[in-house]
Parts: sequence; structure tokens; C-alpha cells
Amino acid sequence: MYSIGQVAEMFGMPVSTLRYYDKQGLFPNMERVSGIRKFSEQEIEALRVIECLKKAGMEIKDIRKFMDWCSEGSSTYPQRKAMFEERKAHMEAEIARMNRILDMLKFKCWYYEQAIRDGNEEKLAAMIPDELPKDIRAIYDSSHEK
Amino acid sequence: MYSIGQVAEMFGMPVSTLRYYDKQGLFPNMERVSGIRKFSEQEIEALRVIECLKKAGMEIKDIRKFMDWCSEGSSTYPQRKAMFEERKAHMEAEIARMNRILDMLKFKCWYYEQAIRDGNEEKLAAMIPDELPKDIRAIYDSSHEK
DNA sequence: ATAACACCTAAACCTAACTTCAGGTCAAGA
DNA sequence: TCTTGACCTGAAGTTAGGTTTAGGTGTTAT
Repeated sequence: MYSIGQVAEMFGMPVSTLRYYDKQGLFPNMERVSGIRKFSEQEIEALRVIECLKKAGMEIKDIRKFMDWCSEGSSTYPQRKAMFEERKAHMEAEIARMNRILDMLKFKCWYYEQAIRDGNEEKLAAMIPDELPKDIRAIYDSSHEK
Repeated sequence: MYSIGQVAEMFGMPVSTLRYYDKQGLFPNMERVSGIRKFSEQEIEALRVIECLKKAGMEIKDIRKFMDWCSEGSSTYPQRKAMFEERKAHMEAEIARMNRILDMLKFKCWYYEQAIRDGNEEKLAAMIPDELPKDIRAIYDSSHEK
């Protein structure tokens, strides 16, 4: 059993955030002893899951739904699995999107390297994609397609 | 030369957003004819860059700085390049982070698949990482390391 | 000429996820 | 005793990135 201050310390987050999460219903089974929150192993594990789901881009209200499912027992396994599947698909799409952005950034880095070398953007502004060096062309294509 | 309405149409965004961007100084050289905004090729290109930088996680005020550098001419090539390099590093770190989250999600998907098959989490709760199937173990490791 | 549009502005409003504030309880140490 | 520190609450404040509203101008179609 941990106090809110200990948990805040363990997870490196402010106490106010933990109280906020509690208020949002993220710890549906948390005990209290004369008004004071007691974090058990269950809440610690919940907090680990919360961190993961937040990083996966989930909103608090959807995380609450998940926590409620956990309280409801084994009948909600399918919903919980579906939620993770949906998150997985979302995450894969995000990563693909970010790789395209990364290629754009790589292209821009190359671009300014050339501009600095030439002292201006004249040559680059006039350059058509077909004239790009082969490796840069590949980056250019992957960041400009679709 | 395009009107704000045409540009909004072209980029699939509300007119209010374009006005907001303008107010934030994202089009430092935009012309006006008797009060009415005229978007030239320069602003269209700026908007494409804005979309890219936003997707790369940049804040409006930093995008404004970039636009200002662009107005200042070739003396700011080094700053602009440095900005893209910094964004590139940031993006690479983000993608790495997201891949770790993705592995966590894959593990959770596997976990609930097992739980549904078994009807409960007993076997899984008792399972120590060393007992995980080899392929799942790899995912588990990559999502729990560091 | 009058209504419908597209444009303009400043200012208020919105949302998520917190954070800060003001005020209050309770236990332990000097 | 008194004051320090950890806990509690509800409510208000914060931030980013817009969106909405209210009120006004100017051009075009009927």
C-alpha cells in the first residue's frame, strides 16, 4: 500500500496528476482510509497501463472505459482485446505517416545543405525532380507520393 | 493569386484557420488589396511547408520563426538547416518511441487472445516472462527494455 | 434596390489535460 | 503549544490551436 506522495515519486509525476486521474475514474477500485487514498499493487499496475495507453494516443475517457472493463471481469476480454487491436492499427498508421514526414525532413536537410554550398536557392528552385541525385530522388519520391 | 476561400478549398481547411495562421504571422509577406488577402504562389508553398512542420510536431511560434528566416534571405540558411536537422532527430526519436509502444500493444493483443481462449487470466498472471512463447518473448522484451 | 455572398475584424468561446489556489483536517516533532 | 508537512476538496486558471459569434464592408445576381 502506497500513499499518493510515494506513487508520485515512483512514477515521477506530480501528486495533482494522480488526483486528477482518480477524479476521472481511472482507479475505480481504489481504497481510502479515513479519506486518504491507498494505492495497492492493482493501482500501480493500472498506472503502468495508463502510461502505455496515453503514449499510444488514447484519451482519458477511453482509458476509463478500459479500466471499467477490467473491473467487470472476464466477460469483457473481447472488448479489451478489440480496443488494443484498434490502438495497434492506429499506431501502425501513425508510424507510417511519421516515416513519410521524416523523409520530407531529410529532403529539406539535403536541400539547405545544397543552398548553403551554392550560396543561394537558384539552382534548386530551377531543378526539376527528375534531376535530383538518385538517393535524394528516392527520399523525395517517398515523401511526396500520394 | 488566390482568395482565402479558394485556398481553404484547395487545402481542405476552414477559412478561419487560414486567418488564424495569418494572425500568427505565418505569411509575413502576404499582400492585401483594399483589405482583402491575396495568396500568391509564395503563400501556397508556405502553407505546404506549414502542413509538413505541423505534422512534424512543431509549434506555431516556431514555424513563424522559420517563415521569418525565409523572409530574411540567404543569410539564414544555416538556421533553417539546423531547424530541420533538429526536427529530423526529434522525429527519429518519436518513431523509435512509437515502435516500443507498438510492441507493448502487440503483446497486449496476444495476451487477451490467450485470456479469451483460456477463459481467464490465471495462467497468464502466473506466467513469468521466461515462459513466454519465443516470438512473443521477443516482442515482450523489446517493449519492456530500458 | 435588395438580397445573397465572400470578405473583413475583434473578441469570446471551446477542448483536453493538467496545474494552481484557497481553505481545511490531522499527526508528529521542537 | 505551535508549526511543519502530507493529505484532502472544489473551483478557478492555463495552454495550444483553433472555432464561433457579432457586427461591418463591398460586389454581384434578381
